Amino acid sequence: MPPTTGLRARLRAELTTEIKDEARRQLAAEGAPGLSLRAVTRSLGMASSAIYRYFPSRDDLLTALIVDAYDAVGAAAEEADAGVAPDDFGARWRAVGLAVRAWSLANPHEYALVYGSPVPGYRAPPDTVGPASRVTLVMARLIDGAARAGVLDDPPWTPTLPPIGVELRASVRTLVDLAFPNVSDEVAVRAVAAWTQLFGIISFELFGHFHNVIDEVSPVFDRSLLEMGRLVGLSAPRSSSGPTVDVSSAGPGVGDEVPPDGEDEFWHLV
Amino acid sequence: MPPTTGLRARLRAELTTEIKDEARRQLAAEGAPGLSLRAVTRSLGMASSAIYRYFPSRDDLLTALIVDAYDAVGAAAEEADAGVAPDDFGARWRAVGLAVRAWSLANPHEYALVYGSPVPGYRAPPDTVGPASRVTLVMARLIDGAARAGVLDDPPWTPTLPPIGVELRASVRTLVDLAFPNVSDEVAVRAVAAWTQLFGIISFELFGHFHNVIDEVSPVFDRSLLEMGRLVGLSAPRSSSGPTVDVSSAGPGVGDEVPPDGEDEFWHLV
DNA sequence: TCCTTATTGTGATCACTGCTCTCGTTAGTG
DNA sequence: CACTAACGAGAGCAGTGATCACAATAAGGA
Repeated sequence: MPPTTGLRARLRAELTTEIKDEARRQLAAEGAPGLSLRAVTRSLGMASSAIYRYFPSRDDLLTALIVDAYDAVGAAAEEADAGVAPDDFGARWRAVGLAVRAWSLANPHEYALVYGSPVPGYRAPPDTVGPASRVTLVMARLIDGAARAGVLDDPPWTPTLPPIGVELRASVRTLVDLAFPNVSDEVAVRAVAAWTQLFGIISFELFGHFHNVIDEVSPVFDRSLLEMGRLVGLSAPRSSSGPTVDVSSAGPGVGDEVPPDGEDEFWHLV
Repeated sequence: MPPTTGLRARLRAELTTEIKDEARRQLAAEGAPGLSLRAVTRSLGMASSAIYRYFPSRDDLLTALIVDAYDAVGAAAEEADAGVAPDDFGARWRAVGLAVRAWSLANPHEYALVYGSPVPGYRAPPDTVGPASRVTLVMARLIDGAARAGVLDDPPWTPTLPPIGVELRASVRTLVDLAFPNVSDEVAVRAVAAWTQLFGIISFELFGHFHNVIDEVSPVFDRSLLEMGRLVGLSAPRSSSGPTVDVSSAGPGVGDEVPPDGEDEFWHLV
């Protein structure tokens, strides 16, 4: 009995992945603007026009690479999240953040492809939104899970801020309904801030905006991850493991000078 | 004595700005990848080779546009900062943030040029670092100024976080020395977080990552501006000039030809 | 088994790009 | 006035994305 995938379909699938692999190689070497269809076909030993049998245009090839990149970073985030104790929400948040940054540093051009400037006139097909939201959903699920578990601290300093207005409530309505059913509007907007901060600092690092400002980003990233987690109400990780740890090993007493004003209160504002 | 600016130099300066203006027009219409030297010369009625008398390569023209963009957003930030009472640091922070977002929404392609994915292999000339740091310096000066004035609140929840380690202190050393002489390391790293959050949320909005997540970003942006200001110790603005930014000019940009698909966005990624 | 059909690879070709070169022309300077 | 450096124009090169007609071939129905 012949398999449902004939010989032609198998060859087509193989060549498709081969094209994508070669394209990804060129992407990593030259970046998105340097991705040339003709160079891909040249490397694969085929005619320059043959590639259009598999990808109708350059944008379609880029779309495939975008979907793969979203899937890759999403898988990295999910895997990191699954590798930590499920009830240690602070550690999960940190692990996801570190994983996203690690993937981004390892695949800078693919990161730029999905989180950098979009190609003008390029219309994202609907099949990109699924992979695109994987890493977002990981973070949202973990924050909302902490809230449902009742271990999400009340948002600090909230009483010192003006109450949330109707416009803001309307803006985050779909977000709250979709991903944050157990979370207040206040925490939801803070989650957006933490989410965008994460990618903001990664983009700045990758795109060179830290030159002459910060040389070693790892400690700063780890710390702001902690701060952002604290912002949304996540407590510090119980178990911290990772490439740039050292936060729990503050025993030597070197780094633990008293804060400038010697505050010993817990929250002196709330 | 002949004037230092002869007739030839004057014509050269005029044509240079004319080229840049036309290039900026094409940039706003088609984006950076669609910027064509030949199209620019065509619009100006000159030979295609003549433009190389003024800009040795396409990258040099882009560099000029980058410098101008940095200067424009820097000037917008400085102007907004100067338009608020100097001792109302919360209002200054908010004004600067709103101004940066307003400029970005009004000039999306120029924003993408400077804060989006950099051109691979493109090395920023040293004359870009000056304009590039204008908006950063505005924010740093205002935070440090609040600290020097003694009105910067102590960082909230600091005692609940592990103390700052030696690595983190070393990472922000140059930053603290350079821009935050009156601020603790704790606040300095929070300033970095707030800074990157600001551009992270703007990038997400402009690059389409809020689709199906947040429809009206203005209230969320304003709120997270408040949260980030609070994070670094700035108190809420005493005078708030307006609840939301004016986004009337935020639509399809300036040179808004209708895209072939009848879409309402100028670029479509995710 | 045969024959039709759809799919695939190929080379030619088009319009376009950034960029270089040469060749007259002209403004600025001694 | 003469000379040099800057300038504009045109031809040309190598490369690009994309389209086309044409030949070869696998797939599937009669």
